Amino acid sequence: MTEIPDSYDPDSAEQKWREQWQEMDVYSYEGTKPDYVIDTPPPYPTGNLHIGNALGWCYMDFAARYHRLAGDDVLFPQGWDCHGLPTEVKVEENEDIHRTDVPREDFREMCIEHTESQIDAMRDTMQTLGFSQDWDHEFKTMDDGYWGETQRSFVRMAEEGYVYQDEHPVNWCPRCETAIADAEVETEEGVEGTLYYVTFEGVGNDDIEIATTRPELLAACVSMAVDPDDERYADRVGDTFEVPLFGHEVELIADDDVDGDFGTGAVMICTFGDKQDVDWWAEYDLDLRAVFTEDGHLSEDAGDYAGLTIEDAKEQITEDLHAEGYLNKSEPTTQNVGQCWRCDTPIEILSKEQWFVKVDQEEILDTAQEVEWVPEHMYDRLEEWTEGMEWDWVISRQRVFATPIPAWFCESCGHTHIAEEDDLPAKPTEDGPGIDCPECGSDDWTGETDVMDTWMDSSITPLFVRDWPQADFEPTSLRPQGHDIIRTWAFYTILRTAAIEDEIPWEDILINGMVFGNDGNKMSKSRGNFVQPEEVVEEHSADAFRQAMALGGQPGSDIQFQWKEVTSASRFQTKVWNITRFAGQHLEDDREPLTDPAYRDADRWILSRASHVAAEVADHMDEYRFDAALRELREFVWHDLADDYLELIKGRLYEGRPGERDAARQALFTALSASLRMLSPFAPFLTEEAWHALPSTEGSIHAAEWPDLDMADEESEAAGQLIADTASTVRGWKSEEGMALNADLSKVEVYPDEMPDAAVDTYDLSEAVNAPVHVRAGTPSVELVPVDIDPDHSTIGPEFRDQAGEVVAALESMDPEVVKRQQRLDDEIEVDLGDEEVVVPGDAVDVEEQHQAESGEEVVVLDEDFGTVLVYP
RNA sequence: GGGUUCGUGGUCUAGUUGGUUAUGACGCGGCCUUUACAAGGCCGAGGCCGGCGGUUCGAAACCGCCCGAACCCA
Repeated sequence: MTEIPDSYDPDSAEQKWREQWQEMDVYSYEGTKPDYVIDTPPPYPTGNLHIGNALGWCYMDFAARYHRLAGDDVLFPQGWDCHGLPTEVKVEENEDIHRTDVPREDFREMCIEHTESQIDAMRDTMQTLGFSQDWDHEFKTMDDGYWGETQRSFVRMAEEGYVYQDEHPVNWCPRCETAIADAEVETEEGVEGTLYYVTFEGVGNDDIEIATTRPELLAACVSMAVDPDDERYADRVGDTFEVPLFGHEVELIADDDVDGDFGTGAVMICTFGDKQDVDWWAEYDLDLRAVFTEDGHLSEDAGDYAGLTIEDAKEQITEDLHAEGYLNKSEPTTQNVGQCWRCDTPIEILSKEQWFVKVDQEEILDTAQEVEWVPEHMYDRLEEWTEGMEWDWVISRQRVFATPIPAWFCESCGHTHIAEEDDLPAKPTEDGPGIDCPECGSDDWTGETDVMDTWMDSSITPLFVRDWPQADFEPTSLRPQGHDIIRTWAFYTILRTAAIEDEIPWEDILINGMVFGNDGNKMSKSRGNFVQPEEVVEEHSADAFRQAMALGGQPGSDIQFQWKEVTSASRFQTKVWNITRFAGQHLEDDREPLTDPAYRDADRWILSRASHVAAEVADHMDEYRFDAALRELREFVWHDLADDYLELIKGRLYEGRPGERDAARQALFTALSASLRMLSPFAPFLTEEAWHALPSTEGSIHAAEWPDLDMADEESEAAGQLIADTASTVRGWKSEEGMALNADLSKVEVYPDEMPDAAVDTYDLSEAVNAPVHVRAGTPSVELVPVDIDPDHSTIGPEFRDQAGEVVAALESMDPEVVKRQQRLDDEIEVDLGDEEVVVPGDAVDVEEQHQAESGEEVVVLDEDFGTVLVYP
């Protein structure tokens, strides 16, 4: 007998195991080549692991722990995507400096220091929640060892022609003063603006009126356009006009993309107002008039307006247009504006010398199709985004805290030199390339000051965790990812792995949904529906939080955080603990497994059920259906194991002969031990504590194996199910009658609808219901009165096809007594359909009968799904 | 405007290829201290499965339209 504490205290247990797991190496992968590798997405170190992150990490942890149990050598690393603009901004704020106030290296150091503290906070939360990363394989993209590999990937892609440098219009954030990629531009809808109607004077012909929301771009106007089918302008195409205030001349062109319903039907083309302008500019080989500077002012090319901010220029130019008589009218309008996703500043399109990565749509989609998307439809999002890509990926950024682009420019001949792989990691702003210019022999180099987009770092994680390039690349097993970043993270990672290794990055990509507050809205502090994972742990436990995440919905769908799920999980934990405590009272510390236990039907039943459950739960886990897996486990543990099985074997455990008692003990141990192991991915703390409390277990449950039960046995399971159902029926009846559950009864008779093939063993059942139990074939010897007819649609449907409805209706209108008699005597029923008679097989109809006690012995008749139970009080 | 997903008791959720009485949880009402467990057990009420139409002998499921919600994109 083993003493196990009365109650489970999650606070102390979780604290204890958190510490001990750090000492043990159950989560570290030691082999030469792992079987199951998670390409953990490195989060941006915001300092706060919120509940939405936690959902994704729960999924990873379920998968990691399951695969360890299943015998895989699992690599579950944790990385941090450190570089980026928000950190620079934060450090500038904290230190009250501008990044140019201090040397580049010093500023970088400040960023690193800030990032480290942010990481510490998030790592703490991860450990609080019991995530089983292998911390020996932690990586930070700001470490030389990492960003050196980012540079290597850059160098290789440059060699393959994927990376190139060119002048091309790019999205530009005037506040951050850097280029940004399409994915970093967010469209703000319904922004209020003004539509101005402006006259352009004709050069040697009539004037024309255009409509624009951006008069500040007049200086950049290089052409005008109308719809070729627009009759108003049919004979004007090719005419020349003078740009108001600025005086340069532009020509009117015709293009299908002009919306004739907008404004006057005529628009100006500027370099650049939007992407449409870029298209026209390229298509018609127009001039380039760049009037915006990198910091959002007007340039020298804007004449008198040079130096004004974009906003001031708009105001000034409008005023002047009005004063000069060019402005005819203005009206309010709403428009969609592209904004920087980090600072919401409206983006501009500037033509700049930048570094690009070629977007090969076909290659990306071919690769993406080879990845298993869970759920499948998430692939569509990637496809839609990829097919809509218009520009190559601009990867250069004019910032500091990021991976340097390893390139130098020769001051004497202009040659660009990209670093050799052997020279990485390279800091071109500090060191030279170590060679003379291969073109002109000069050693007068200028290092590239541009750095790389952070996605360049985070899109090589599958390569990095696979020890590329030392090891030949093999796809990782799993990438978990939120559906909001498919177009960025998933997209870039697929692009890069395809480009560098011509491979898929991962075999499976599991997309997790968003977590909403319990009012169904996005979590936000202002709505008051915001929940921090730590709060849940404090209130209940990490295990309960994890279960709530698993049960919130099937992976892929958005889930609502529900406190009630956490409550329900806590109750389940209490139940598991109590079962363990009960088992501890009956299991010897030094119990030896029996070689040939004298199992009874109840034992064979629970073992057979456990075998089925282990197989089904494994299937669910393989398919990432964590909700279904945990649901099935709870059902089994709570109802089969606790409610039914434990009750059935109490007789043997307390008063049985040693052989029978020991068989029950063995089956109990087997079923409980299997249950704990299967639950351990979801509730690692509770199951570890219970595992250690349970006699004859060794080591950590997380180093144990998935149950290998080969005890499925349909016959015994049917017999056992009958026993369990009967016990449950009698228990329910006693409760309803207000009787003590251990009250003695004179006799119980069971008449199953389907008699099990094997003889039913009633020993345990008798003990459980406190009465002799007889299982009998046939129908009870109490008076039965047919009262209703219930045709079986699944038999009648296929047999009578389009007549089925008629047959069912006729059957239901028949006298139940007549039907019953025919069924009993002939095993078939003649049904009169009015114009013809058909014969229905006897088993296609259930005649519902009510039991009416005969005079004499008092009997209670309980009708159940599985048969009829007669209770003689 | 385009794409994707989703509408199931008061709330959240399951429902694999169509087939008897639609799953579970939370909440609600009632009863019960029993040799693991009152943080428990047992019982009960509560659903025209968003609406309409179609396919079918039979639809929560399949098809069409409509209404509503969410996300992504333009």
